[in-house]
Amino acid sequence: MDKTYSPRDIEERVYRYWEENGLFRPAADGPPFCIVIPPPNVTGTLHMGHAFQDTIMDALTRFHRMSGDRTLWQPGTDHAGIATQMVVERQLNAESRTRHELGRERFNERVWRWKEESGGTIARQMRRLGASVDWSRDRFTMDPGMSRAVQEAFIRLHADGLIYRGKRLVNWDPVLKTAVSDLEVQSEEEMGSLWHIRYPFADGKGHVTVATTRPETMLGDVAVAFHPDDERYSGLAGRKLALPLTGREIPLIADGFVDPAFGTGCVKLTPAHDFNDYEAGQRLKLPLINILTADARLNDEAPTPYRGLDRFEARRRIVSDLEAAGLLEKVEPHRLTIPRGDRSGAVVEPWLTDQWYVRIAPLAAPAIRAVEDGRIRFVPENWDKTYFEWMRNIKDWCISRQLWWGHRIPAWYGPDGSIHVGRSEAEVRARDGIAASVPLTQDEDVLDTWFSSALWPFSTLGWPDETQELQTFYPTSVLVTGFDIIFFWVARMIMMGLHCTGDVPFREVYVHGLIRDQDGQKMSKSKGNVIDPLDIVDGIALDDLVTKRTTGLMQPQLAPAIERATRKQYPEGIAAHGTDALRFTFASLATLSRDLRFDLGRVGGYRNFCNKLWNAARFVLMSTNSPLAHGPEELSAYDRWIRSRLHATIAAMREGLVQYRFDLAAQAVYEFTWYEFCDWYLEFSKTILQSAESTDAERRGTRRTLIETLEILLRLLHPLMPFITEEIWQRIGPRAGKSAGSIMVQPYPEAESAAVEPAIESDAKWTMSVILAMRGIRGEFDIAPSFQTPVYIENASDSDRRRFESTASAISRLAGISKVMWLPEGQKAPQSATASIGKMTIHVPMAGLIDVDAELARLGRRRSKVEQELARASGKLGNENFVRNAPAEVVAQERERVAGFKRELAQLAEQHERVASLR
RNA sequence: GGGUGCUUAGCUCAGCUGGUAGAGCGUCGCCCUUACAAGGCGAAGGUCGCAGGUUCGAGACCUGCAGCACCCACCA
Repeated sequence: MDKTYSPRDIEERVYRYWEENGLFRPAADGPPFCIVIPPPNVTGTLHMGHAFQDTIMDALTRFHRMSGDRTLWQPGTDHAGIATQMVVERQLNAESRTRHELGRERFNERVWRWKEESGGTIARQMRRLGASVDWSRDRFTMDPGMSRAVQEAFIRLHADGLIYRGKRLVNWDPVLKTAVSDLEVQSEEEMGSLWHIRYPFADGKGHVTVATTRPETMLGDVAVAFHPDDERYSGLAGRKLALPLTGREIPLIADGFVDPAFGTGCVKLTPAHDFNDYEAGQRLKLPLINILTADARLNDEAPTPYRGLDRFEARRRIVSDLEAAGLLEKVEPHRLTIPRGDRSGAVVEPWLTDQWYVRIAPLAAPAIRAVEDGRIRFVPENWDKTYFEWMRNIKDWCISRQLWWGHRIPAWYGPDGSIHVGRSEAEVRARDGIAASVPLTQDEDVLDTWFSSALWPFSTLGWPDETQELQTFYPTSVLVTGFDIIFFWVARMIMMGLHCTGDVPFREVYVHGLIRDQDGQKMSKSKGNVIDPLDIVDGIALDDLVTKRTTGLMQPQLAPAIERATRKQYPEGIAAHGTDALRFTFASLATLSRDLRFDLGRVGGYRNFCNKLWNAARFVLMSTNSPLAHGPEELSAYDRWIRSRLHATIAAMREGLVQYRFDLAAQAVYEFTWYEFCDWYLEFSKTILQSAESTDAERRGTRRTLIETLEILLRLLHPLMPFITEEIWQRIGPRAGKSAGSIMVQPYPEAESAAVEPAIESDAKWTMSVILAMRGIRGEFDIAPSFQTPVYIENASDSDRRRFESTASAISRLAGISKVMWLPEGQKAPQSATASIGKMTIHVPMAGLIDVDAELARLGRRRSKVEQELARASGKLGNENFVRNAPAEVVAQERERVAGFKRELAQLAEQHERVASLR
């Protein structure tokens, strides 16, 4: 093995080996385990969120595959309707063309071409992360099979009366010129104005004043309303107002929905441009006057001077015209929530159009039940509250989009306006008896991307056909996703899954947090804080990173600030850390928290961890290199100790994986590897392997333990760090008697409770505390590591002696002891620095070594610490209630502690006196 | 207006059904000791947001308050 761990030399080669050997396909015949990937945008690139999520899914997949389950991680990508269409339109704009010049067919060809060009990127990136997805089953939401599933689902839902077409107000994005669903509207508080406008009575006598945030929509007003109990307006109901700028007469009405406390207590009603007013208008049977075009300009319903004006320009003109006419009473600053399209950022208009809807209540009810009765479990549990909250107030889902890129809606219209839903024009003609002479036109619209995403867990497995895969892997085992798409995706999959297949799409939903930057900020291009996960893997020079962050900005003026911040934060660029270190970081980050701060420093720490493991493996290989004749083996206390610790770690690791506590799993295995295996066991093993006194049987026992422990550890770590474990295992596995092959398909370690030996562990703990005490003294007095010191031991019990003698060579070596002298009772040691382990006291003679003042200071520090502990513990015991009520073992333990503290205080006092006398 | 989280060492976070406050990074000493300087050894650092309550015992449970974050919602 190379002296230095170098991930770049390992990772791509190892992945190729796995893929070429078909190791990602479901193979074992245990119980099925399946995860479907949340499909990323086909033309997108991998970001930190993906990398995090993929790490978790891959860890679960590898864990289950090694456990012998029939394991499938189903990959695929999403056509991402609006997002992808926008990208290609932007490309066209750069060529000074529009999609309308190309026409629908050629535009879609162009999108497909773009998909072919850029579609492989994310798959390549996933390979670099080590994702063990079954690439042979790769799916794309617009594949023929997927499209068939979408069409079939639409037709069935329609047949079941759960899809309908309706004309009503929708959220209209006037930039993208399409309807969007409620979820795609982001409402943000912004500063605006409240205009107070006078509406004169038609008879010219007086006026009422209306307060509005949207003066331009007054052109579509059909009434003004006040609350029936509002005395300011009593008796005015039924009178006519002359709508300013139009002269149109509208009624003044009284209605309970008005809040008299807001504004003037008078509200204008514009049913065609406001959701509230629409509802009121329906109830009061008021007419609808639409004054806007698809791109939010004023249409011909508006008086001539305003026609064709953009809505915001129209607002300015109308306000100034009102002012000129003396009808503008005042303008107040006002905070209000502005709805914007999440893709375009444009202010969304409520606009009257024909759209397709999913009747959602009948789908929501069983979906709520599935979570209530535990057929689907959220992890962490409390996300179900969020789910219920939304599902119980859910509204019909607008699924049609006025786009070109997506699944065309399978509906045809006859000249009489009749609607025919079916698989093809031929089918609907035949079914509905439409003569060839009657022209049919297919609906121009496409479906919301999330409609196809909602079918993903079963469409990828072959639905509507009853395929082998569907039977085996559906319902899938677990969905791994972020909480940001619980409504968009998770809820809709549950509803569609239950309706289309009769069963839940997955049994568990693991909801992870969102990766943010080190300051807790969301990572985004415009903030300039994005890190490409592969730049952490491979490293990137500062200039390249700056270029990456500052090109293609929507707001180029941000570039200098981004450059400055980047240069400040990464003066050296980003070093290469390797995939395994990044993955381990993600695992350790996967707490139950909602916001996960990504700190590059941690990746460095885990790269060091990889290096540690690498070097430990080198040591094990070197130590077991030379041939040793076969023969009996004898396990030392250390061998049994590390084995005991290993099996406790296996249990903790498995527990972490099963509970989705990847952070705890990572921590357990990290601590075992570094602190127990490397820091202690490898050092212990040297005392056996390198001591002339060891027998061959002991050497064989230790060598076996070294190999076996490392081999099991590699398997244990493999789900989190697949590359380095494979690379090392290829060398260690055979030595442990494993036949060749990949670590990927070796069994996952199981904890054997018999291997855990508390007595051995407590012996080892004693040994280590002796060594630690010695090191403490040596560290305190700067005793050179090369200097071996004699020690005197006072008050040793039989068990102390037994323990000491059985580990003497290790203690001597690791604590730097040249000679041990057991003091008979009553005999005092020379002046020395001391440390106590239980009743026993270790003396390190001070002659020439130890500074008197420093030792006194050290004793003083220790004394105050012990005094504090003693005060607390004896306070407890002084409390009768504690003694009476606490469990006996807790009380006994407390008594023992008090005795220990008292003993130590006495030892410290004595020691203090003796050292002080040296002055 | 409803809802959900969060507040523990300088920073980022663990702390399971209440029983001696932990880790990583950072900081400070001493060491190139043949697995590893991407390392070893040692050390410093916390009235667990605040105030009550339950309990023999609270970082954990209950109530209130404060601060922060997020989600949902039609107040013109």
